[in-house]
Amino acid sequence: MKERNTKQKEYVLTAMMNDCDHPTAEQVYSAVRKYCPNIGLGTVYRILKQAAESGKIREISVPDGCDRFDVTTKNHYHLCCEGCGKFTDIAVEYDEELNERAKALCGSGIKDHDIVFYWTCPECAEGSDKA
Amino acid sequence: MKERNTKQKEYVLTAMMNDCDHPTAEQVYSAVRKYCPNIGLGTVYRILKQAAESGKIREISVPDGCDRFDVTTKNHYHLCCEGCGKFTDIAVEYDEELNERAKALCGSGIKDHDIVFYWTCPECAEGSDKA
DNA sequence: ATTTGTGCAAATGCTTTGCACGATA
DNA sequence: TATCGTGCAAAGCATTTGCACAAAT
Repeated sequence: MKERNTKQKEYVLTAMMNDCDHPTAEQVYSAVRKYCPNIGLGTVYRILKQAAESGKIREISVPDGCDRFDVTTKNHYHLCCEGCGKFTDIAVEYDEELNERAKALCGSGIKDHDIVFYWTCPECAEGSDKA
Repeated sequence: MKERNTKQKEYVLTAMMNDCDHPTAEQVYSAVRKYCPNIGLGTVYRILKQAAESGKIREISVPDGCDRFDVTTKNHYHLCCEGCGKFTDIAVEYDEELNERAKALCGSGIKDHDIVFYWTCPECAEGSDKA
């Protein structure tokens, strides 16, 4: 089974690189349709899934919403608003030592970690003040 | 709107307390059915959702699988196998300083954080050796 | 020419919801 | 008795999949 290069794959991965804002499959689909109007949503899902499995991108699950995808250029952490669910990057530096602490407990199988910080974003904080 | 106490609610929350292994709604449903055979899956979802919103438990989303629920007794981190998706607690101590680092960047809205460590569990590591 | 990828639409699986009935306060 | 919660089944939504056809090697 050798993997083939198709324009659909190129479009989808390019869209991922340019739009760093944790898009959903549906958002990638919309973006790619500008250049490739006949692409199917199923194809977008297939390509994203495959890219996630090979480590090119990462799949992020969020409660009360559909999955999001993120280019894995470097290790970084995320910020999630408890009000609106908005998902963004946060510039807290990657802490390699956490992996060491985990390895000390669970062995060398440990590869990586993600951190999600929870907050109430300014817009939501304002909204709940008024309510 | 006052909230009522029902035996369904009691059974579901008791099951959550006793079974600390991040059950899915379906697993809670099975457990509760032993004591309350006529309970509906929809009811289990309603109770879990409600408890998650009031902060009694936490909802955890995992790629390639249904949501899981976790009693939030104390802050702790998780371990997720990239092979089988199994989700467990890990005893790495909670790092309050990470919240401070995040607050320095994004303000006092930061409340908390989760860490998920990724690994390949021993069973999966063995499996891929043979394959 | 062979084999993998795509588009489409139907299927799947988890979760939510509407409604009539039962339970709680 | 007045509401709220429940059970059931149907609906909803994101995601996956089967299949015939198109594209890549």
